[in-house]
Amino acid sequence: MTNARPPAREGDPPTGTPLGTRRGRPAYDTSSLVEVAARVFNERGYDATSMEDLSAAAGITKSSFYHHVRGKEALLRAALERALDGLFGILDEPAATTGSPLARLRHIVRRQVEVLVAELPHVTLLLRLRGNTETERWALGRRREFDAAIAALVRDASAAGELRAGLDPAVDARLLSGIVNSLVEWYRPGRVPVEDLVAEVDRMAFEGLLAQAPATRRRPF
Amino acid sequence: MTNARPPAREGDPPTGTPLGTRRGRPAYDTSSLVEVAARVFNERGYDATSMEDLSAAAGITKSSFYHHVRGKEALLRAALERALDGLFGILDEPAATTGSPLARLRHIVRRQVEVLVAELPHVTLLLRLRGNTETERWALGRRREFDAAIAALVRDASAAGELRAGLDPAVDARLLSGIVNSLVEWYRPGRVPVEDLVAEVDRMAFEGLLAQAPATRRRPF
DNA sequence: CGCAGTCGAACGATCGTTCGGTCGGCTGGC
DNA sequence: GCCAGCCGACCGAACGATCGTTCGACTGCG
Repeated sequence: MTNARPPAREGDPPTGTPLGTRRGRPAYDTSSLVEVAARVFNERGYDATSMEDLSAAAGITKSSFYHHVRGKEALLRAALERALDGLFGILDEPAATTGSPLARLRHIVRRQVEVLVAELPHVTLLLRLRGNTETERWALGRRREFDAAIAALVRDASAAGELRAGLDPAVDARLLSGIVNSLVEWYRPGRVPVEDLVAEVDRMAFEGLLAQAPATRRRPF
Repeated sequence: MTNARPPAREGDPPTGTPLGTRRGRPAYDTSSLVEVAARVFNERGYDATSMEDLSAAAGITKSSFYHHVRGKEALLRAALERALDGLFGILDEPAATTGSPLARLRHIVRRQVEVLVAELPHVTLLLRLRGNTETERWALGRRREFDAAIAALVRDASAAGELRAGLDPAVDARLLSGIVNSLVEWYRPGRVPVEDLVAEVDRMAFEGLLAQAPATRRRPF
């Protein structure tokens, strides 16, 4: 567990600008611009997205855009923080820290699907990082911490005999994360209800696709 | 099923340059440069990779590099063709066109893992496309065709009662592809033998993680 | 000598970012 | 209630850097 904050530069405005008493024209707050940026980043890819693209998507010129945001990388960092806060928040939930390893794992997976859907653009950004800048490497490190927590849970559940004996729990953990994370590649809100999505992912991960009914269903969950 | 070739420009050299009788210093053939490019593309991301990066990885200067390759997009296209040829080759195999839908699906999934490992850099590139250029959109279209073939097979197997009754076969197909495709995010040759990887993916996808033994295993496969 | 291979230099384009200045709604003193 | 002036929002133009690509010249085998 390393820093919970990126290598923040001094003078950073608070990410959630309060703007209690504002002057001038109706303006954009920072968080809404982060949302716009995350969307465009995902469409074109971070490196292929120009500040001109972002400002145009926000409806203002490039120079006006710089009046609201520090720069391109700061937008990325804000979006990644939002994704990571959502994911790590799961690990602090009561159901993620009590009960059998399998029950905790199953809760985390299902909640992970919900957070992924709720923060779809931000998590998508997180899962596509390449580590070219310091900010990206920081976020990648945090993401590895999250994956390690899941891998440890899979290992514990496997050691407790709660999982089918497999060749390698580490591989199982990777595949499990792969199922959940692959949602960002196709899921879009509206088509499939979130609760159905959670049920499908849970079933795929823990019961598989085959038709034969298991002898005893552990619990309806 | 649309074109099997990208909107190739005239004068394209054959992708596998024979170079039977070569003159001058020991040189690079095109396919090895494509391999180098695919590797660097995956490390830094396509857009973040400069031609300087590629030529340096090949050990020559940028201008020398242009003596061997047409340009950046041509390198991408060649790598994507290699990935797509490998994947679509699976669909033509006898075991992919005969037998029950489930048997065919299972064969394709297992072979897909093998091709993904054999062509890891090229398939990785394919799975990270954003569709910014015409070449990328062409490759994305071809990839959608492949995914549609798998989705059709999942639907057939589900209709035949070979799969557990689920909420939505289309979602199952997405999740299935998600498991396989997520391999490019972590798998590196050497650690886990390919046959073990195939077995793990097969088990995860069709039987799930849970411990309770199914009443009857259909076949050892 | 021919020519494939290599290279340095430079092209126009676009990148992220900065700067100086305009506009207009809100505020404080009267 | 009024208005001068402040200041946040906005913009056009330009910065140096880097991008993908081209060109002409040099090099050393066959």
